[in-house]
Amino acid sequence: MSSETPPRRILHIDADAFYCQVAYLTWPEKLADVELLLVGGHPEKRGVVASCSYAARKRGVRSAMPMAMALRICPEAVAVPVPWGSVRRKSREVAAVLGRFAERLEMVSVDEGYALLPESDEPLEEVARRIQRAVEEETRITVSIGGGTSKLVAKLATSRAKPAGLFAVPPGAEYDFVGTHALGDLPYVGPAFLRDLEKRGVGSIEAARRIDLNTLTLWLGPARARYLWATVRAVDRAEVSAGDEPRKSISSETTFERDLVDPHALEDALKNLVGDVGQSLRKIGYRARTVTVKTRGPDFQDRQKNRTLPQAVETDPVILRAADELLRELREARPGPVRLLGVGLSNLEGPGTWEQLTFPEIVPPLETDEDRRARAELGE
DNA sequence: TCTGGGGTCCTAGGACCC
DNA sequence: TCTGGGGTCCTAGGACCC
Repeated sequence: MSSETPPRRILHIDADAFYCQVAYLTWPEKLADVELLLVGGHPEKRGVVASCSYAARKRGVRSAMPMAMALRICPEAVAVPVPWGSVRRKSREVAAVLGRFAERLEMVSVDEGYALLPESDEPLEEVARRIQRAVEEETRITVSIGGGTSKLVAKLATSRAKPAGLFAVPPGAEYDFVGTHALGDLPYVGPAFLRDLEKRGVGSIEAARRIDLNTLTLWLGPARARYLWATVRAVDRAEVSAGDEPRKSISSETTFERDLVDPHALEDALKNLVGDVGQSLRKIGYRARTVTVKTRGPDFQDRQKNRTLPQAVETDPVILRAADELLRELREARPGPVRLLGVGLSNLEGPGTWEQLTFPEIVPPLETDEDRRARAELGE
């Protein structure tokens, strides 16, 4: 067998406390001597921590923790909002550097991505080190890098590398490397998944390896079973994608400073949300067939209703008509205070796919070309 | 302490069709 | 007369990721 393909060379690159680093770069004077830094929402507006400095982590602050709680733990900490503009700019700068080294680059969020490297004799650690230096010199952002023959192994390696470190798993060592982790360290194995496994006596990767695929399928359903069976064995054939996947949904939601009951206030909020999603939809040149409205009560119970329209639409008034109806139905089923309101669009159709799906001579159109040309946004 | 916002994917039941 | 099975679409809810 001379044609055996060489092992893939994949890096997982993850910026350390990215929003924090960007905040320091954005407000250098203000934050010069600040060690305890919290970046996120306003504590009095029910905000949460998006990122915090390592000093704050040592004190017990975690991301997604309510900002009010973080400030109680660290009263002397400085809290700043997420500098979204700088975050996006820095993210593009980092990606541009990574792109020079990668055969393919898949950014999975603003601060994290996978790079498929071209074939080479250079050890993976050395490429990773060169990338790390280049990123820091050119963008002032420090990243941690994990390397291996799959995305799974590269990602797990990154957590061994943090902060600002490198960790590469050599080909052939994947099975043992994965075996050194806890089940909950595996991607997509969250609290609910862990509970399901633990109640069946599976509390470790070692234990999970002893359960055959059929049993796992009965326990967990086909998707999670296949995923777990493969992952505990370090089997991951997922490709580093070029990142040109089409969008599947667009949504906007808002948590109110104080819970709302007033129907007019809710109606205003709904209009704003429809304006947001409508604008995003048109910006990418898509149309949507399904409209979803979601509410969250003070008890944190989410309710949603959605409706699929006969045609894909793009104008605010048409979206709003559906959203209004859905909100009314949600309120009838469950009156009372609303903590969060959200609007989502799905069943998206890209340019060129909608003409053949509509039959204006049979089904009356929900929007006319005049509506679309007028852009028919709210408030006009 | 009191819990954000933007996504993707999966499951399950029911309707409907063949 | 009583009973199939498969496929697709829609809807609601939930898990998980960053």
